[in-house]
Amino acid sequence: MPELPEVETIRGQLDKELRGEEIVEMEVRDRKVFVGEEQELIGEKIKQITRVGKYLFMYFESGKGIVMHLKMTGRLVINDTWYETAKHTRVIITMKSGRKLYYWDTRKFGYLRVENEIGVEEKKIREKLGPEPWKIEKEALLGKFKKTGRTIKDVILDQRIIAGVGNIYANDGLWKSGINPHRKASSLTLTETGKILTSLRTVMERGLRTGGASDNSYLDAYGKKGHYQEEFLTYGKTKGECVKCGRKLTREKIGGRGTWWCEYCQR
DNA sequence: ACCTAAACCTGGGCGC
DNA sequence: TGCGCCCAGGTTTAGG
Repeated sequence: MPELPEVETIRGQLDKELRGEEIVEMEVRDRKVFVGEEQELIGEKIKQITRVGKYLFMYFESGKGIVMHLKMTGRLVINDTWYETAKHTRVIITMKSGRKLYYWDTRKFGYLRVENEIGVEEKKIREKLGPEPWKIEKEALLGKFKKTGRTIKDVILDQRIIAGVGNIYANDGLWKSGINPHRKASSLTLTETGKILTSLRTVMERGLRTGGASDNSYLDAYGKKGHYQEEFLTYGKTKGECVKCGRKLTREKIGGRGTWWCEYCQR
């Protein structure tokens, strides 16, 4: 699933490729994933693509824009003719240069939504979400941890507390920090909170450098796989062993999501 | 107010 | 081979 590193990879590619392009044609194949009137977008010029957490914002010169979320299986791919006839291609945006942007999504959880004032919409979403792991200090994070009775696994996946962390980086980050996912967030010390923060930054930076995790359906805007899945520390390793101590990893659902950890190394 | 669980979807993997 | 079941998990919403 696209988490912050995957979404940021796509953002950079879309921004580079589509900045300055003008939309000449819109094809919506599935209404569920497209909110708005697509004909309004003909003639719009793309100014920039920004990102907040896992949300993408396509800005037009007019002030309008599209807010996009890939959720579980969404892909934004440029110029790959395979998507012309692919079963799950939901939206096709054609540019004046002839380039095409395909929105493909098997499960249709994701969406593209037209906004009249995209800047206002981005601000609204930014205010709803917490800071990204690089934009918060351990003292402030600990303050948030103290206010809740939930497990740490649950809390770091909460976008209102920290934005951009999904299940892959949550599992790997907790392993790296040596913290047991069952711990109550409110029981953590300042030192432990600091460890979680630096671990999350480390695994997400690694995700960014490797182009994201493609163990699922994720592909970048060029249709290429990332490589973080080759370096998973715990995520999805149901029969795997701890990279550090060699003991078998434990698997259990926490907060309704798959969680893998080492009973010995994570206390 | 806080927390949990269901809902949204589809394809893939498994056991039989 | 094929059927039925479970699983994946980001975000919103309903309910306790």
